[in-house]
Amino acid sequence: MAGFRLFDLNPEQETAVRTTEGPLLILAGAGTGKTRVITARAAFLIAEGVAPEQVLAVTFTNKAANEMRERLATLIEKPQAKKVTMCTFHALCVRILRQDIEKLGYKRNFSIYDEGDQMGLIKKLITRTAAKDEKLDPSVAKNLISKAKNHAWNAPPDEQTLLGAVYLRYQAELKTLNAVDFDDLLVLTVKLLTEHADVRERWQRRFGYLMVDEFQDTNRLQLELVSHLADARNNVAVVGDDDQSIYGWRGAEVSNILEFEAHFPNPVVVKLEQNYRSTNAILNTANKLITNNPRRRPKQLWSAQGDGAKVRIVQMLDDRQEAEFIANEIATRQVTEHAKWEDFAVLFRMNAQARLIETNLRQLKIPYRIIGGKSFFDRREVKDLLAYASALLNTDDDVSLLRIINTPARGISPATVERATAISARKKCSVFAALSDEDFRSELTPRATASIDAFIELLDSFETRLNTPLTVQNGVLRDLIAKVGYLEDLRRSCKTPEEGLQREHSVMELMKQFTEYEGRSAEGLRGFLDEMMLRNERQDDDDELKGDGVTLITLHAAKGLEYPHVYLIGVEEGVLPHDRSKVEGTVDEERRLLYVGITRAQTTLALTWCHSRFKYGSVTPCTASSFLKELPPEWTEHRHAGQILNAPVEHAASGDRFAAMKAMLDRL
DNA sequence: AATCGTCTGCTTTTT
DNA sequence: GCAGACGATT
Repeated sequence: MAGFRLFDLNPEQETAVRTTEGPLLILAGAGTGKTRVITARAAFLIAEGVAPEQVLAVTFTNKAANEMRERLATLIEKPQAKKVTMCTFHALCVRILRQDIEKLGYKRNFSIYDEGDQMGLIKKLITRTAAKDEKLDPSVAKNLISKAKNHAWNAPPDEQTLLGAVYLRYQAELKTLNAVDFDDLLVLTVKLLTEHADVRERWQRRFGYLMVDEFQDTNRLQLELVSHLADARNNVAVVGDDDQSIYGWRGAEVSNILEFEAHFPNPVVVKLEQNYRSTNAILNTANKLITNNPRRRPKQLWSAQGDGAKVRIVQMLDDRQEAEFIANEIATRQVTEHAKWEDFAVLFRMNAQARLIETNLRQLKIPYRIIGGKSFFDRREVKDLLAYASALLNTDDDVSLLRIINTPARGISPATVERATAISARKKCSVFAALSDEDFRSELTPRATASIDAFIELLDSFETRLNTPLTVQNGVLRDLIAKVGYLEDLRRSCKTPEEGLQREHSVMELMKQFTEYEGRSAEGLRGFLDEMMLRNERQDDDDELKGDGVTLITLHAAKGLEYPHVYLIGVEEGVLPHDRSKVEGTVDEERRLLYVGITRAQTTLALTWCHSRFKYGSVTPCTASSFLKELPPEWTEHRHAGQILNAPVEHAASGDRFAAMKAMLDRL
């Protein structure tokens, strides 16, 4: 094992790292150093003589993949680390499909549709298919289509129903658009590997050692994909925690991890239970809660860091008091405990709960940042530019074409567009091809014809430039933006100058990222677009909002993160567990959600609940969450917010209050 | 083509 | 209570 030491690993972690052959299940509880184990294991494999190209680590998010890559680079030499594949499931699928998708009847320049594109297409199909009196919610249709794909339901639903018809047409339409949605990336890759032994064997040879992160979140297709890739040597190591499975509603199958032995016989099973994050008061609270879940692999987190303070369960009059209490306390503790703002996090079940907290923090001039909300890639201007790129690279991509055909306005009216799509449907050609069609053009006014010609000319010229070898492609995109006057149009369409600046900034940001991309890759606009389409991540990593502040975050988004001081709010029946979980039979998953929330805390934790809450525009009475009864009395303490807010002034406390008040005044 | 008004319906959101 | 969607109106 030359050149590599098993730095500071505990015995279980070391076993996980040293077990290199055959199936391996690493049950990694919250805060037990799972990323460290994965990266150390990759490093160990390479130190043992495995070629770095042979190692594949699959994650769910780009963030996780990047983090691992960076960590690995600190363990082994950079050129070696670079050869290891660390990517998301979806990115891996794109790589596989870009090579061999032709075997499935798609073209290699296929476009990737995100949820917005998908919705647009489904809406179009519904209006095209529905009779006058029929109605179908597009998001219902979208969810069903996704579910069907993930369950590999080959038999389509009743074709007679509108839903069935839309379902069938959707798939056919995507294929003629030469496009795939996120689900297709997995479906088609699995199909390719199933039906084409040569391709399968090639990828099996390529990756001799597989690792899968967050295995509790894999769905059926992802499991199938892993099985296919692992088939030959079965060197598959998965890391996960069934207790943190909170994405069942998105198709994740906890059974993948619960029944791992059925999928990969005779694995070595390693349990990581030593937690490096929290106090034992916090861990024992979490441990006790989760034992109420019936289907799980028993685990007991423990820490060498001592008991710590008891977990506080604080009851409030209402959500107003809850927000006030939290803002006040954070302001005080920042001073008295010499804490930084970013040491505090407020966790909640629903985004709507953030609003009141936000207001109260703002009143006290406490800096904060909200994680979640709208994605960078959901912004209109970003979508527009990516649609331009996609339309240039894949002329069959009608969805992107239609998005930009009159953006900025260039005299192509909805009526004209409607005619073009009708022609394309009748002649079974792309909308772009329809634009040059004689039958179509004969229906137009001279004016409209001129606009159409200018548009065709525009796309043709830029397409030619893109296909010219050795061009700097981001220059092409830049010229395109200038040529169509995109920025001017963007500014004009904004209500406020602020908004205009914000949107312009997004465009600049996108271009900046493209420039960076061209610096590190030779894949050009195609590669850049792929990467962009597979990055739905929130904008918290761009430089502007990086700074400090109290974090406001949903329980889902908080998974994997940690904070010294956590406030988990709205622990009420109906909120957590959410009302809907009862009818859906997913209360266990809600319990895991609370478990995830509790285990985010490093040193202190407060759970709060209100006797009444403003909900959907009216005050509704609330009761404490039934989960609170499941917590261990010896590690928790119950309080009323009123007691704490109006606590009798003690000497120390009054000093604290005074200091906090002064600090606040200083911020003003 | 754009803007205004009213209706609805409402968790969570890795790609 | 509020956002987002859709339809009517200028």
